[in-house]
Amino acid sequence: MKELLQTFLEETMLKAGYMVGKPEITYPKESGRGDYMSSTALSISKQYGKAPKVIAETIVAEMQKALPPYISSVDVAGPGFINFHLSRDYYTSILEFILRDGEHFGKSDIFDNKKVIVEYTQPNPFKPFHIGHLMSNAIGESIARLVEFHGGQVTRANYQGDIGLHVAIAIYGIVKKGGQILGNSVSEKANFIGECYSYGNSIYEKDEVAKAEIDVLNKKLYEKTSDYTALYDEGRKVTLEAFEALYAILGTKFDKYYFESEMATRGAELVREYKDKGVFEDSEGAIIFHAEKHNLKLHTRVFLTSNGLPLYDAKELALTVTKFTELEPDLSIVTTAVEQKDYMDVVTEAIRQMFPSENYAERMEHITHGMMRFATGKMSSRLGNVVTGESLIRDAKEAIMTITKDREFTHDEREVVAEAVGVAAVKYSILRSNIGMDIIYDFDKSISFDGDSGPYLQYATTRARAICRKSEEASIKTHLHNPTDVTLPIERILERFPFASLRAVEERQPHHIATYLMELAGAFNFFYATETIIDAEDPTSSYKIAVSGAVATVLTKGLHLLGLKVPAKM
RNA sequence: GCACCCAUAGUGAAGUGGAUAUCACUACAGUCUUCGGAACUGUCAUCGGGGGUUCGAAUCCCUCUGGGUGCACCA
Repeated sequence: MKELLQTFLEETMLKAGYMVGKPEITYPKESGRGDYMSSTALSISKQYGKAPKVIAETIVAEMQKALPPYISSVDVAGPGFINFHLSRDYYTSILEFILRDGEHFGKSDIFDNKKVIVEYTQPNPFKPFHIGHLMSNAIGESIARLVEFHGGQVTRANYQGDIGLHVAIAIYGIVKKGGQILGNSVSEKANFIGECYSYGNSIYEKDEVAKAEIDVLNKKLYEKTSDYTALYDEGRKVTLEAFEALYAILGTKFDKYYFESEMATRGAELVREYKDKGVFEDSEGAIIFHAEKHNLKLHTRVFLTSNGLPLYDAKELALTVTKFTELEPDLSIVTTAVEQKDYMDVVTEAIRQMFPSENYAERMEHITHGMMRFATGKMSSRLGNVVTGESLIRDAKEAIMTITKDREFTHDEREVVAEAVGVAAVKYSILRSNIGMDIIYDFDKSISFDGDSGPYLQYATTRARAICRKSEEASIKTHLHNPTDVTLPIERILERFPFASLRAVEERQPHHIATYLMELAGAFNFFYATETIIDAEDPTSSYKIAVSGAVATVLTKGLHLLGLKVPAKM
């Protein structure tokens, strides 16, 4: 629509004697001032030495000669804004499209079958799945879905740290606690390993002897010569299984898993190879990269330690090379917390220096997210210690179980609903704001059925769906023959979904979808409360039902893009 | 010390250089009683301070203040 108007405006302006290229067309901030607006007259007034209002009036007069059918009227307002009012038929045609082809409404082909890797979550076996991983998962999954929706071929990748100092610390902790991984279920065992990690970490920090032992163990684990290979294999398996269970609940299915243990040798080789080619240098026994030589904003980093072990940086090099040679992506997106930004920039610079002709660096994109903090200090999991990703999801689910306990569900239904709604509560809290910002997580608000929450959106969706179901029972046919203006505010919002969806994917900002859905759900709920929709006596009832159906479709689609499910009823 | 990021109602957020800064929660005042568990209306912000660019700035530039993060062998 925007393009249509833009072309129309440009052509008219040419006829009126103004040559400015593509004029600006935007949505007005507030409704009631036209459906689209252009401020082009204001921006070109200086160039032509005429008052903006005069220019705008000339353009509008030229337009009036031949208005296209989708425009009902054009006028000049304020200091020279041109406001376009779209025709009733145009909005009805949008509804028609949604009802016929809802799956495709809001799509674009900006990714045009491009291969895109989205790497996210990246938890570390032997350590708990913490809240940061939950954030990365929610954001990465949503971006993957957005890119897919806009035509990309997405590979979901997860890079898990199954080697490194944290593993040595966890194993050391397990050994000190008896050398057995205790627990009856995968989840209990994973929690036990997490506790051993914390325990090991506290020793590592204060006990010099233990620190030395752990460092030796770390080296042996890298070389696969430790005495604890069986323990390592079991611990790795258990934590990975626990992660997998969580991915299933969160609604993520990875196509590709990479492990740090696979990247260690290759990373070290790459660094040595490119040291000979002059990219890396020796320093105090370690091998380092002077990134600031190429870009003053960057800093020097160690890639290989003085005892020959590859650091995260070196492993990241191997991972990048592996991803590019294996999958040949047009774009490789990695999401991590902001803390990783500076060093990822260094790694990217190293890649640029190593492969100047392959364009790897140009195809890499690093998306960072903020931290999650809790609204009040009262937030703690049932276990009484740190809030892990798993405990947060579980607590949300239980809270929803309590809220819905008086509703008519079988126990199994309630489980399914509570899981979908609990996950939505947590994920929505993450995705509702700009991903670069820290988020303040308010547990009570996140699970609330009204307000800016996932459950609210799910609830509005099930309401809209219920309308369609009820109308079938009342045998009222859905058709678009008798439009009514009471649904116009909703239709205007529906019309903007493609815009929100495009903006979200272009900026890699799922919150544009979230904000949009809130607006749509709000307008629908208002309509729902003030109008009787299903009414055999009302000739416009069919139209209202059709609008409800379109709202249900778009809400469902939008929630899907955020990675949220809509339960059949709630 | 250097680098990067952030600052918008009581709270949490949105905002593409454009007209009267939007949404949600809370609070207070009023209206109303549902197709699915309430909804609706009103009140509450000189967009951290100061300069600048522009016809026009929450948005761009500079500066100050206040927060966050990162800077050599963790990831």
